[in-house]
Amino acid sequence: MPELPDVELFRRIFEEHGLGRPVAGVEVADPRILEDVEPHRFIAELTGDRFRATRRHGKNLFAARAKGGHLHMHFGMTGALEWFADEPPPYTRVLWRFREPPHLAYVNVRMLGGVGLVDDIEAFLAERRIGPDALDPALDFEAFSAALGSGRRPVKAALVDQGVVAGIGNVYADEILFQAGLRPEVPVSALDEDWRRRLFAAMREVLAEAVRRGAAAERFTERLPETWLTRVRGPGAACPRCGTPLATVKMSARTGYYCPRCQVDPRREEAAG
DNA sequence: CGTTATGTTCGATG
DNA sequence: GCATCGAACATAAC
Repeated sequence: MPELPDVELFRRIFEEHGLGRPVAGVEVADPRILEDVEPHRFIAELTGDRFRATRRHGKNLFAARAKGGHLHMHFGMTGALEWFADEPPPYTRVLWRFREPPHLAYVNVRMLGGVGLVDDIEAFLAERRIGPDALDPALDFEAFSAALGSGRRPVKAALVDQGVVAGIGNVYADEILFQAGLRPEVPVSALDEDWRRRLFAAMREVLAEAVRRGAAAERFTERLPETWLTRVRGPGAACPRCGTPLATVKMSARTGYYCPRCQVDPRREEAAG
C-alpha cells in the first residue's frame, strides 16, 4: 500500500496524534523491524522524549525528536501507521504509548520496511541516493526531465526509481502512465519534451489528487476518481475510459496494467488526445 | 501447493 | 564503469 499518498496520510496521523506529547512507553514487538539500533537503546532513547514535527520524503516518514535527531519509518509493502485506544492493531511491530490514548502503532505484516533513529535527514537521503520528493514544489520540469535521463530503460522503471523521484511505486506509476497516455515499456530515450511535460504534469496531478482525497488503507481505491486506472486495476479489468481490456506487463516481479488503446508508444503512434 | 502482493537491496548480467 | 535486470527478503491470502 504505502506509496507517497499513503505515507502522507500516515504523516498526518502522526502529526495529529503524536506531536508534543511525552512518550510514556515504547514497545518493540519484533526487533527485526529495527534499523541499526538495539531494542533497548531504541526504547531508552525515545522514552520520555517528545516529537515536535513530522516530515515526509518520498515513502519515508520522519518525526523530529525534542532531544534531537529523528525517528524514521519506512513501510515496505504492507506497513502502516495507526492510532489506537485500547488494543494495538494486529501485526503491530513497534508502538508508542503516551500518558493517555490515543497511542501510535507501526504495523507491518511482511516486515519489509523498518523503524530507526537518524541524526541527519539530508545525510540519510543522500546515502541512500534518494531523489527529490515527487511533490516537492522546488522540483520543476527541468529538474524532473534531467532526473529521468535519457537511458534505454522503460519509463516505468525510471518512475519507480527512488533516485529519480521519490514516492512512486507500482500502483501510482501505472496510474501516472495511464493519465499521461504513455505505455510503461517505452524507453525514456524515446520521450521528447512534449511527452516529458505530459508525464511531469500527470505525476503531479495524480499524486496531488490522491493526497487530497486521503487515499490510503484498505479500499483506498474507492476514494479515487472513477476515471482512474487504479479504481479497476487488476486481472480481467477493462479500461475505465474506453472499455478495452487492460493489458499487463511484468517488470521486476511486479505486474503492471495499462490500456493498450489509450496508452501509446510515441515511437509508433501519434499522440492520443 | 503454487501464485501473487502497493518495496528495497544487492549481486549478476549486458 | 555504468545501466539494467532479477532474486531474495517475510508473511498472508486466494
